[in-house]
Amino acid sequence: MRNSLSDVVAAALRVLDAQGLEGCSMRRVAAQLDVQPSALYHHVPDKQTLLALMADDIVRGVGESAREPREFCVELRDAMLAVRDGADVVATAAAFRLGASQIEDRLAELAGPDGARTLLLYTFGHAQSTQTHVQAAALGALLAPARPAISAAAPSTAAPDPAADLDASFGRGLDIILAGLAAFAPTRRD
Amino acid sequence: MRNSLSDVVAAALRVLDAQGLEGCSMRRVAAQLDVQPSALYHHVPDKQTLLALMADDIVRGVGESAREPREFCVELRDAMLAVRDGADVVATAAAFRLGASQIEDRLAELAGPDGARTLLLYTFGHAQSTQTHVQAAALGALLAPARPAISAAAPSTAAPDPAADLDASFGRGLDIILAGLAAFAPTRRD
DNA sequence: ACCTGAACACCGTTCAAGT
DNA sequence: ACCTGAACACCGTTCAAGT
Repeated sequence: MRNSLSDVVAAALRVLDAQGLEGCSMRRVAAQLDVQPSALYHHVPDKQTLLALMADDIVRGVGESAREPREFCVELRDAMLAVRDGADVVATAAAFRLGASQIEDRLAELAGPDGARTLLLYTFGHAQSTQTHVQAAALGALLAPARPAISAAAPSTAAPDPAADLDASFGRGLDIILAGLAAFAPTRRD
Repeated sequence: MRNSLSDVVAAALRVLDAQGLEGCSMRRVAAQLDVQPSALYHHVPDKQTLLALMADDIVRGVGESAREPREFCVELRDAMLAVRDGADVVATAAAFRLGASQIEDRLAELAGPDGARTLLLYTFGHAQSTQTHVQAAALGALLAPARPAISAAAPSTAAPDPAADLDASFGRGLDIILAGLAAFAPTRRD
């Protein structure tokens, strides 16, 4: 026995993290395993399926111990942000089975079906745009590597950590949706 | 003068609508214009830019007369759903300039910056998953073309129009977010 | 069961050259 | 300004054949 399905998925996730979604080709995954591209098709019917398995792996265990929707969404976001282009992979795979995914079912127990869908779409979308921006910033830093020594007059307010900004922005959107959910189904106080 | 930039964008949108995003290659757009693939690079630096221009075209004019966020989002969704894979194209292009897009600015006037971002991410995500499902359903209908004559016993409740379901689902999510926005910044009654 | 080798039908992009 | 022709470095997938 040379390679198993989970070897393939693990290799694909390594390639994804190293090269991004665009560079995550079947041929590169095969190379990562020191195997011909055609060998992958023994384990997986096509690339789309492989991407779905990678998405499952990325979100594995998310929200298993979460007791409220907010905690759940933050965990999900962290899991997606932990691997390069993870949000894209998860969101695309999830779109194919919205209404049938495990995470959606789990979140629905905390927030109801409509709440779960709304929170998930928001969380996916925000994570995707976060990763797009982080990526663009990294590229910009590469193209202009020197630190901006000139306009360093304004000391502390001038350098807003973009990651922290995005975290805060995510939290505020979450607050809005959760407030809306509370308005629709006010906390039971039996 | 043979072809202008807008000819290229228009041709690309025709190819998109006919073949979907996956089939919308530079080579096919060129063929649509009866031109060599390399000719496109006289009008556009790369495919990504062409996709951004297509996205601009798809959302052109959306929400210009909208007086409330709900109307705005419904209009935006309709515009994206009007062309095959339109939501994907718009969402991907928008992710690259979240915080700097025209639609976001316009919606921010109605719902504030956080509200606009939350509503947009939700609207993009829901439209994307809607189109994914419509597409999958169309494919399923192709693979099983005969009408289900056997289990036609239950007359009216059994056949829930999936498009109507998705419309309703979108509306409920919108209601949740708008209720949350109202809770955060209650309607001014001067 | 797992893999090789070779092939098929594609991609996006570049570049010199034409008009 | 707009386009051709040819090339480069890739893709995903299939399939017979090997072990």
